[in-house]
Amino acid sequence: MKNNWEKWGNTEISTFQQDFLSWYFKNKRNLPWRENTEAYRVWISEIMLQQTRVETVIDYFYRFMEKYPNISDLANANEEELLKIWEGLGYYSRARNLKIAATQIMEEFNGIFPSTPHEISTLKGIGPYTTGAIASISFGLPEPAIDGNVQRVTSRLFEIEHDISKTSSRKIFDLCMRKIISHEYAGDFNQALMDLGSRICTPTSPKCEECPIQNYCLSYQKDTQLNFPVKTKKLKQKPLYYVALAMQNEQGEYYLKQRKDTGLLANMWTFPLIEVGKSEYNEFLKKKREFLGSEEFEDFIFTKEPLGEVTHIFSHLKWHILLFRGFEKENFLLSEKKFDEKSVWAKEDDYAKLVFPKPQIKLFELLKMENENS
DNA sequence: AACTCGGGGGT
DNA sequence: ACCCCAGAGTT
Repeated sequence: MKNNWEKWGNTEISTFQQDFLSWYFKNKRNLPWRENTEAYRVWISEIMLQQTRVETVIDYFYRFMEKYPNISDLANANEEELLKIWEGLGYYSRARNLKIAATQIMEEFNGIFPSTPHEISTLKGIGPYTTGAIASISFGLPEPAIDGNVQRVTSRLFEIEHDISKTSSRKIFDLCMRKIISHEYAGDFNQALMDLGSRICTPTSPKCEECPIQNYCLSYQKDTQLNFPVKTKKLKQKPLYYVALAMQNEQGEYYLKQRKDTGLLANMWTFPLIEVGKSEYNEFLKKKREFLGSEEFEDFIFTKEPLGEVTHIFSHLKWHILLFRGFEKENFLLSEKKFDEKSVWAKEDDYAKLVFPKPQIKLFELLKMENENS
């Protein structure tokens, strides 16, 4: 993949920074945590802003600063009172980590907020993003602060095709940012990116006609804004839970059923699959509940505990299958009985004539392993 | 790398 | 009614 930012020379970087920063200084929002750049205030605001919108944070920030004006007050905070202040913001571990980190600062840094990226990042609850934000805004260091906004803005600016949902792409954005960030106004530069990302370079309908850096933006030139950032559709597969029955007759044949002729895995053959609820499934899995058999196959006795578990991912589904083995209760030639036209007793020689989907193959393998172990 | 944590806004 | 997050810790 091509790295378009590497094509920028010093003059280009310089004019870009000028255009961008002058836009920011002219248009930046008056936010309570921007009154000064004291690390304590920047820290609290950045933690509050994680996964939370500016408008929501403002009131919380005022209340927090009133109750805990400095690091020492926070370190000595009563946890219940702290959580009360945080109430409604969500992600409550953020609040607990704030108190822990404040204690860290009191004990390990003599109550002075540490000023190097490495030291900052040792504080509980402060990850790469927040480290960069504090280092640049409070201490003027040219450190990137890469969040979803920055990834969106820079991926459009340079048509960066790296998948932002992959952890490994982070270093690409880090390199890019280190190249273009202003060393003189690092904190303002990072905040300019945040403002741009939230007010202009928005996810679904960016306001490119108002954008101060449209002249530099490859996506604007090529009208590819909505192709960026590249993100693998983490379409969540809906989980489905099944019990599979491996029923064997006197001849050693297994009972197989053919799926209906439409839909998923049409006409393919599997063990009988009984859909169960998630909680029921987990009870079987953790052996907190014994399997008591199946109404449809009441002439069989099943193992009370599963032989094992098989999972299979489709584009939109994830199957969880627990396999139980079944034997005939009485030898009265049930094996001759055909339950319906879409079922069959089959031995390995017959398998060649039947089409099995992948989950069924996995079930056969599980069964085979079990046979070898006993 | 996947999962969890919580609430709000956008569509 | 979903979808998408101004992330970080845990496993």
